[in-house]
Amino acid sequence: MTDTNLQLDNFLPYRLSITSNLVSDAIASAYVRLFALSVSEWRLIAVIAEQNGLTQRELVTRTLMDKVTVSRATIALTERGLIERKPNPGDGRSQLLSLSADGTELYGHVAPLALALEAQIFGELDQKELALFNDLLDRIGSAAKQLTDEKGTPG
Amino acid sequence: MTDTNLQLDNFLPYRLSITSNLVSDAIASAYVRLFALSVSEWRLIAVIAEQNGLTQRELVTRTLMDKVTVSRATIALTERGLIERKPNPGDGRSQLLSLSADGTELYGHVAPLALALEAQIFGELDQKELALFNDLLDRIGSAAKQLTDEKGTPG
DNA sequence: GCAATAAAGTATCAATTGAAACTATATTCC
DNA sequence: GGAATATAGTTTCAATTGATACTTTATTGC
Repeated sequence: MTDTNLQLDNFLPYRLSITSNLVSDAIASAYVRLFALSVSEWRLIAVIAEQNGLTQRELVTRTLMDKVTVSRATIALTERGLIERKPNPGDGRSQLLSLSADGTELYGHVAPLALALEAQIFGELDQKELALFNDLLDRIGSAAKQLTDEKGTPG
Repeated sequence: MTDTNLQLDNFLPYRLSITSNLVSDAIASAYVRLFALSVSEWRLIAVIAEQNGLTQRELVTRTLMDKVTVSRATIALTERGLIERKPNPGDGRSQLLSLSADGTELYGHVAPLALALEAQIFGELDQKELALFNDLLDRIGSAAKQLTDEKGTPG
């Protein structure tokens, strides 16, 4: 062991990534198994359920997903009849998305499950711990973003 | 908003995933830019630096990476002359991996950078917060794992 | 000791991902 | 109002990923 010893097990970015993957995998497999929804598809449904009439562009900014991912999930959900696309009177390039009757019904089923899954994973934390965890995620995310932006700056 | 309102922005698994990606991306791009190393490659180097003479199988269990990923990273690092593979006297199917002189030198450069990156991202948290964050990650990870294992059980 | 089975590592292939190119519509500027 | 540029969304393509099949060596049971 040198003085720059890294002790990979304790390297926090690494642990964060592993934990996040464990959580994502647990949730993704539940969505697929129970509702044949990918996580991207479910995210779109959840966002549209909160506010109807969004465009794909708005979904991209809200979910931080790639626009190709949003495009594909939108197409899949439309083909499956879970969302509807209506012309956007204000802009011919985009469409306004809303949940269909089926989509609304599905959302009614999936939303409680999503919350139940969250509860099973985070349920043993008490309120204070949850608040702190959220706060820490915020601060860590900001720092990481700043780092990326700095380094990305040309010159 | 319904009573099953999900408020995606506050859905913790989602926030965890976003934060983790921000951190991973910041670190991955730094490794690639400065040392032309993928994160998998860097992880192998870090683990081998901590203990020489491991087999790929042992690397798989320690890093939780897929064995295909480990195989590919091992081949790439060997071709680049950063690690060496010696016959395993105890088992002809596997080889013992160790850092080459070049690999050791590279590790000397990268390890401080890795720690500096971690410091830039997590540095504003104090000791108590770091300890708590680690503890929370542990507990969350265990709960998620348990959930996956339960559901994965046949029958 | 030799079949039958297991394990380490690699190769193959199909699915997922996102960058870049593309189409269609909007906006800007003269 | 028309050329030049920008933006919303889709398509294409190349890279990454991991499941599966495969090769080689170990182990097990007879």
